[in-house]
Amino acid sequence: MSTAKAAFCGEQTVRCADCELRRLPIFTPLDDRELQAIEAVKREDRFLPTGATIIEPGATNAELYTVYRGWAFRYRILSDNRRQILHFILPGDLIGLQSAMFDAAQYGVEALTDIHLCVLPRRKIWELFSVAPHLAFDITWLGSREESLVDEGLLSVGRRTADERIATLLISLFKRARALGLADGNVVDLPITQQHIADALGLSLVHTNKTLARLRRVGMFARQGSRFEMLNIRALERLAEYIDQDLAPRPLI
Amino acid sequence: MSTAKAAFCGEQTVRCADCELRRLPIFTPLDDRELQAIEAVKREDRFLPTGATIIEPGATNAELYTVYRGWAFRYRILSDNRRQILHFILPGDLIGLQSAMFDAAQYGVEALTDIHLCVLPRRKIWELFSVAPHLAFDITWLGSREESLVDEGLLSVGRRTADERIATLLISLFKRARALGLADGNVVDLPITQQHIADALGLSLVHTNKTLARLRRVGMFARQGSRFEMLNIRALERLAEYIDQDLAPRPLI
DNA sequence: CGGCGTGTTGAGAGACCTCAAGGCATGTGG
DNA sequence: CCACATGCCTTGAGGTCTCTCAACACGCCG
Repeated sequence: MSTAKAAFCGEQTVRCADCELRRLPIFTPLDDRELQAIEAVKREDRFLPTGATIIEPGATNAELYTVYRGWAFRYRILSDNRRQILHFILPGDLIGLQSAMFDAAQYGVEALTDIHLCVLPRRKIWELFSVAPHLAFDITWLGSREESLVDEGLLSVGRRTADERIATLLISLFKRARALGLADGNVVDLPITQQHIADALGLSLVHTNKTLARLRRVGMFARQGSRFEMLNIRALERLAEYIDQDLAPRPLI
Repeated sequence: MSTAKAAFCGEQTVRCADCELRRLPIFTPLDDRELQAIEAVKREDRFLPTGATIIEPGATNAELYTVYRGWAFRYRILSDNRRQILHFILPGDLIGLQSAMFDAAQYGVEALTDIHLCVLPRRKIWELFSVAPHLAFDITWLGSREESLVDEGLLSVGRRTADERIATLLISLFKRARALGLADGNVVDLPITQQHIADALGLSLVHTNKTLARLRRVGMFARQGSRFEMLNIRALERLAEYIDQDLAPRPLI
């Protein structure tokens, strides 16, 4: 697992204080004491290639990670390989909070791109709670935000039409990426296939394809490979009943 | 709101140390110091009648609650009243963690029965994190467990057939209730209508009714009003690919 | 070159939905 | 005590959204 990831972004370890993410306005600033507390807990970095398994379903000793760079997704599967993507994971997001709390992970996490993770060793989480309550609060906050993403997904899959689901997902990913400085105007690189979209929205691959084609024909967006250009954000937001909540500043552990 | 709830279970305030829930084996015991920490934060009790709004969608100052007695559910709605139930809430569950973390609640919570809540005032949550890290950890744990319930719901709605969804929901509610001592052998009282089941599973009322009828005819379960008797738990578990996770001991705040 | 992953499109099938009507129990007011 | 309204459950009929099966195009890569 450490052989295939050779030339990936230099694999440079970054000190928390120098973390580029922290400069983004969506992240709330930490004071020096808090930064020290994090650095004391988080020493190791981990680099994984596209498609790598970050958390294996059923894993019993997964660590807690913060994504420094790259995309991933969390999912559950049934025995006959039906797969449901629970949410997509972007830089600044936590990975593995549930599995850090429980004995075994009920889910899996897989990298969508080459990915750079910061590791918070499982056994140090409790230490963090007792020594740095502010950070503990932030972890809880991030857990709640993740649940909110899953809530939104459940609302989509349970009660929205295929068009509305697609619109909701595109808008949500676009705005999350843009807030991280990953968008260029109305253009984002979404490193996902139609199969991922289908698995996230509870649709079949074929129907996802046809729905995407229809929305594209109507001028909602354009696409070349993984490059998505949002052409009619208003219309997408209306379809999705989108509520801006991803813009709220949030903690970064 | 305090007039209609007259003769409801005497409305006796209970001290945490005397809490009946704590005697159940599924809850991890707390030591005296932790009990004191909770009692210091949680003084108020609240009693609400069936159908009451516990958290209004969009509410900005909701408190954090622990359910002492009664059932509820958490949901999201779209502007045209399509409603998705996110999960059901039983005694020992937390209500309002997300809305305690964020400015506004993205969801609503409604009582399914007369309900007895223990209130953790919103403004004391931070105090709890700084003074009682063990309890802070437990809150995070409970948040993760709630997310796990939503995950399971999303998997159901996204990837399971109607029969499998019904089986999953019935098994899950039955086992959760039984672990709380709310079942009598294979019989539980589920205070929900078919509309609730439909809204939780992303199905229409009519199709929910027909699917329930089919499973009943096949001998999976029997029903009289809200009284459900599980007749073939094995078959239900097989349909649901049920994994026992609700039996793990958990904290009670 | 052939294999593979991804995207596209057509045709037919089926799961699920909407509309509609009626039954049964409970509660309320005359 | 009856009339009536209300909430929940049930069933039938027909429509449609979404699925499965199938085939093909395209680029990439060994």
